[in-house]
Amino acid sequence: MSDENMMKDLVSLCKRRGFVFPASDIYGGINGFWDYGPLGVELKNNLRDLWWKWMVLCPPLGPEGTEYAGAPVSMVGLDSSIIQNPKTWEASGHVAGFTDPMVDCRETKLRYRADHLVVYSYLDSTFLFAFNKETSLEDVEKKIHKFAKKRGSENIRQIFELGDFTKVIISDELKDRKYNYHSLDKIVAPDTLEPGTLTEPRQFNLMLDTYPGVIRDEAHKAYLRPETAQGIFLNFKNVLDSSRVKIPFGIAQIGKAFRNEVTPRNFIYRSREFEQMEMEWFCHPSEAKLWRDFWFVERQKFWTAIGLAGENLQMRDHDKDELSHYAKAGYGTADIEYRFPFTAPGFGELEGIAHRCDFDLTQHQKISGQKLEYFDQERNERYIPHVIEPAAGLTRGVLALLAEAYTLDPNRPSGVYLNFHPAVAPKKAAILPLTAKEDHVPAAQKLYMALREDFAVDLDIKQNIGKRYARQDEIGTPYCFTIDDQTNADGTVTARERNTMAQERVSMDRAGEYLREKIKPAKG
RNA sequence: GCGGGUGUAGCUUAGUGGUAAAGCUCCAGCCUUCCAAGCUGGCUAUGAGGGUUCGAUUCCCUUCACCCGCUCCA
Repeated sequence: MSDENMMKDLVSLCKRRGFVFPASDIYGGINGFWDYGPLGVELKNNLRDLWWKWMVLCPPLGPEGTEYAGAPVSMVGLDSSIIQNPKTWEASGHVAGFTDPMVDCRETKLRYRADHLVVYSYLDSTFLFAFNKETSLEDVEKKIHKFAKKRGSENIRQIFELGDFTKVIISDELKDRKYNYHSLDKIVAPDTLEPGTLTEPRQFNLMLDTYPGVIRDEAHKAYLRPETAQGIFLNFKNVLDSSRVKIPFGIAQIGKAFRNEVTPRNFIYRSREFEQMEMEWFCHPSEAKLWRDFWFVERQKFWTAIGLAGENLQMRDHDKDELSHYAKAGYGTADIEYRFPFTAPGFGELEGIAHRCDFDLTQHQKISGQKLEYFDQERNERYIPHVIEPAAGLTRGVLALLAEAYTLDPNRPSGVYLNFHPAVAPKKAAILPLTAKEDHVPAAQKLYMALREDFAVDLDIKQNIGKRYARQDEIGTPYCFTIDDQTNADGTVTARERNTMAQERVSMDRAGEYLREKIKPAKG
């Protein structure tokens, strides 16, 4: 099956079985938003809880061969507000950095950032020429001559730079002159010789905004957080003053984030509302490299342990030119990438491990005026710690788990099953009386009541056993316990394993123990 | 936002300017002592809004959503 078709099938399976629905489906949906159904929320919660366990409840032991080896690293959790004082986002660089006016070319279908374009013209010309700022003067002249030659009559005298695209198009300063907003039809786009192909510049603010309180004006504008990380930086001092942590330590947070994506795409991969699992690791600047490498390895272990093993998982260092504004100076960003069906044969980002340096704390200290330095008693040194940030997409993780689990099997009735690692499977087991007759049902109900105390389990009585196995295969339930005549005789049930369809007899009393053993994530 | 494509039941697909068809799912029942999602029955659809027409799911316009490309990121 092609990857595109596989993705289609996965999306419809998700809807059919209750993993993911289009948000506000009955109104025709809304671009970039998705709802998690009864099974989807179990899957997502499982991934969330496993991350929390790995990072906060049972964090890894410190790196081998260092003073931190042998003891668990220091980690605390946090749940900060989605809406923060808007100064937060000025300090973080999101207000400036996420506001990119864009211009489209109708002719070439290319898109440009308006602030990256500069406009040239020449004496007595009626035409203007937009170029990328990096374009050399030589290339500018070459193109303008080519344009003139094509037009025949144009006589070129003294080419000059008119200014930034945005200024030329919309500034009042130039409004009264012959170049103004209405000159768009006179502008020749960078990659064509045809004038008038550019659209008006459009402002894209990648943050969604809202207005808390009663007054709806600019002064009262606030933003829905575009990342959970800043909430951690805002609480750096609070955590330090309240929880007896000392550097190096981490603060972890899971929560929703919002981005007004230009183009939400690829199911839940890029949506406007999504969930992040982020941890900010605060350390001495001299140990940034050590911890960056440490977390990179630890995070790989996590994804591998819950089932994303093999060649669909890839580790990659960012090239210098794709680094975020905060990561340029440090040891860079490394990605854990997954081969999603829609990126194949390429990969898509699942988690980024970034060295954010002291960018965020420095910024917040500067803008807020609050001291965010740390006094290190052991070193007898005052400094702003450096930050290593493993930032994972929870909802992207859900998609990766779904894609990885999706397995075609023409030899079974369902034709497809979800090969979830038991640790993430939305249902750990189904309890099935072999028949709906009297002597099988009570035992099944008893087992169900016992198991549901500790596990997400299903009790399914209706219809024949083959149908029920097929249904459980399709939602990825790793085990089925079936009650038959022998159960009443010796207290055993059959345990049927999803992938192999093999069965073994297990004492009903041991069913819980059996499950607990099976659903542990692989050792890191 | 731009360009291209798609839109018929919960899902996957037929089909037609004149009563909209099927398989699976789901529900009710039957049959079932381990793969028999086998049997019977039932619910459910032309994305939304306009227009042309005696009559539109079909033709036209607008809009919305999804898919592919540009772009962006967790």
